[in-house]
Amino acid sequence: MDLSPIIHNRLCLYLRSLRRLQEEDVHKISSQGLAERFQLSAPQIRKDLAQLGEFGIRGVGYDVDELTCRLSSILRLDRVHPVVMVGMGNLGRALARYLGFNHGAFRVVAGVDKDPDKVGLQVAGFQVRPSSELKRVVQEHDIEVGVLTVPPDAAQGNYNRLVEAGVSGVLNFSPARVQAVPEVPLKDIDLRIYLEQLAYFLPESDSEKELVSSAS
Amino acid sequence: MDLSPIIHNRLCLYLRSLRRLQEEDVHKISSQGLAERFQLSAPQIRKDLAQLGEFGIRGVGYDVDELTCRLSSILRLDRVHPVVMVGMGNLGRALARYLGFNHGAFRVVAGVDKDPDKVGLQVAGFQVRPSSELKRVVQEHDIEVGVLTVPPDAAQGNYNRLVEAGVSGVLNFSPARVQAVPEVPLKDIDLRIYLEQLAYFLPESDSEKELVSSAS
DNA sequence: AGATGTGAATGAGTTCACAGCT
DNA sequence: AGCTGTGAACTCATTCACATCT
Repeated sequence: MDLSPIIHNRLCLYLRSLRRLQEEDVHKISSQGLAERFQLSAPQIRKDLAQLGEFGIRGVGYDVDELTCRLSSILRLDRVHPVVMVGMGNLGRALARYLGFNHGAFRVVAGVDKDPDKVGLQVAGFQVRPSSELKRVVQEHDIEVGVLTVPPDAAQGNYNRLVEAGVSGVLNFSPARVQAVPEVPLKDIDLRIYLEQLAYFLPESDSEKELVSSAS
Repeated sequence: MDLSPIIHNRLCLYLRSLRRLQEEDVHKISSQGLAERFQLSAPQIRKDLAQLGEFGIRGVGYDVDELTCRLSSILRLDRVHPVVMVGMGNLGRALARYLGFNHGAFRVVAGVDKDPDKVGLQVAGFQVRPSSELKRVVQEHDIEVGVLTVPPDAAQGNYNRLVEAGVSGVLNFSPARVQAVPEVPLKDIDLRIYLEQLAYFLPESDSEKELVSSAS
């Protein structure tokens, strides 16, 4: 089975919604109910889910727990994936805390930094190790995912080192283009895009506003 | 003119590519050239750009500087948008630095925090102010955008305060659903989805791997 | 010649309506 | 009766091929 990114994304949304329902002790839900509750499209939910198998009960709806299980499994979110942060600056430290809370599917178990001043710092339950020990760290913890939060010019080198160390996937938060090998998928995240998206909905700029240098 | 999000997104990409070309002192580029250089689709570039006006010169291509200008203007990225960070924890501090570098279109000029220990800290060129002064801060700096990097339960309250203070748009990095008013668009960013997207490409989990608690 | 701008063809994704279970 | 699962209709997006302009 192969999920298009667009469907995959929706399934993640459904899963989150279902988990919210679990917390509220809701055990059965119809596509209609899900749609209204979380502003989704009922026919689309049915189509997406039907594509993966017959999870629903006609006349009743879906079993929240069962569907959560099945989706978790399909999305590979039913097991813990150990994560290492590469680069323990502010962003690295922030994400180490922030990303750990994905219903336990990811656990940031280690972090490395080149800067000796950062080595030894206690962050989100682990101690920062020197970059030189990356490979050992990955092997010690069976780490599957590396998260790059290093300066742009260090991104490629650290991607390579992560590949070498044996991770299966890399998330890159530094705004640098990194060349990836097919065996270790790389996902680039450019946080600037969100501001850019928002900018489009900002009011027309006054002529008195400051111009940006490069646009003149 | 109204841009679909999908096209808007591509235009942002084109703009970034063009800026790279500017740095390399390239002054003319064909849709073909852009496509090859940045792994885009040439007919799509032409279609997207043609929709906005006739920017190209037949037989030659596009003028890099002119196109950069036109796109910057269309995307409202030709003027400085002052930004305030709400919540100066690790994520707030990291983003204050990170988001400032959007070719100058956004400038993080202020930050507030509820915690008295954080007030007064020097971050990315400004001094953290107490949350109670949010409105004054927004007015002092003509701030257009607020970025929420507060704990989930504080998100809604701070969105409301940002609206009250007079910003035109809000970016929410906290994993909480916030109810927005139409006049002040809210963009939710859930960084967890990136890990989830990556998880799907990770190898089938071994049966010996630890299960996540909620998926049992 | 050579590259743009564009209508026409194709393909992907979404919605609809209803047949088929429970 | 009620809700799922699904083929058919529709809408939106992408690609193609070529007429058009420099």
